[in-house]
Amino acid sequence: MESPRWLREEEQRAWRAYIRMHGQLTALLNRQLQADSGLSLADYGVLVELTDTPDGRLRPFELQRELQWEQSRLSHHLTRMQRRGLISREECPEDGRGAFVVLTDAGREAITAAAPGHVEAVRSLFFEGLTPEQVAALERLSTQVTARIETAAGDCSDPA
Amino acid sequence: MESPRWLREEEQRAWRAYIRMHGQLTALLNRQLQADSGLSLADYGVLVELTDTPDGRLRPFELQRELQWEQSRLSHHLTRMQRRGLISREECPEDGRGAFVVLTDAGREAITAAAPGHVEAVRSLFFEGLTPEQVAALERLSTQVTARIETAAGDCSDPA
DNA sequence: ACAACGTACATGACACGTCATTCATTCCGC
DNA sequence: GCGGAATGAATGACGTGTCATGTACGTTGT
Repeated sequence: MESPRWLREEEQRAWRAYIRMHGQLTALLNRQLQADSGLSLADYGVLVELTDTPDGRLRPFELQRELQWEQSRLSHHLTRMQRRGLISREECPEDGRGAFVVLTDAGREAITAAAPGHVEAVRSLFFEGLTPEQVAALERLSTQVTARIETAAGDCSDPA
Repeated sequence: MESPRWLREEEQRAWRAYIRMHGQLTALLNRQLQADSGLSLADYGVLVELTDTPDGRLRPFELQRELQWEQSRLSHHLTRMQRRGLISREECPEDGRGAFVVLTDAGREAITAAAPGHVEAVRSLFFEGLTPEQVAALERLSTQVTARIETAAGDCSDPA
């Protein structure tokens, strides 16, 4: 019970700086998006995935895989987006359990209107302050950590 | 209206990787903390700040400054933590508007019990996958972005 | 002294997330 | 083909976050 292996000084600092940065950043991005277009970051993510498909329709489980959201979060969020007219739900002929999420015209208009401002915000708040090397380093770091996390999570639900 | 200056390919990739990483990471950390100690990351943050003061008491606005939370979020969260017995509120003699947030015994026990597991989770999910150079780079990146963000936010609410 | 303004904090309404549970359907071994 | 496991999805309850607003107290200028 002696030393529970605290973080080293630099790790502490990095961790706190990171948490702080992320909090501020997403808070601002969310506010900008909300104010300019009435969408949340979550809405935006869903709409982007739908827009990226040729016919603007996806099965919920595909959306889930892309967004890495909890199933119930997605379901609830789709319900809310449906209520706002951004998407609609359709039955899935080839799988009786399944469904389709379909981008509505209003949804397409919303993301089309929102995207330039949001991208500009991401750029100006985030990327313009970074060198290309930092951007590359961030991608590497994120990918590494994600891989590590996913094996850890896998081990947990599917042990030897 | 021609090109709304999209992100470059590498920026896109970095951004998506980053968002994904953060989502997974905080989801896991939250679950671990919740499962092992009944605390959320938010609770943990508040309790850490209180523990860091000699007498375990802070004014809400000080907490707010440290955590960089919205005022109402803090207020609501304190109400909930109070209901769970983790903190208590006291009146502030030298400022009739003010209050004190005080760490209770239960609160101190909770964070003491939670800390080793949480730190270990942060280490194993995050830092053990990174080199010291990456940690240093992350701190630099985060600090840069935070500084950029804060000047941007400042300009917005306090223009020339 | 007191009006005007700013600061510290709380609250109500409502959107968002998570967990546990439920339900229907499909898949798979026998 | 049938019983059981797995899969795709929805839902209710409850904790969390945000916005707008309210309220009480302090500060400052005249």
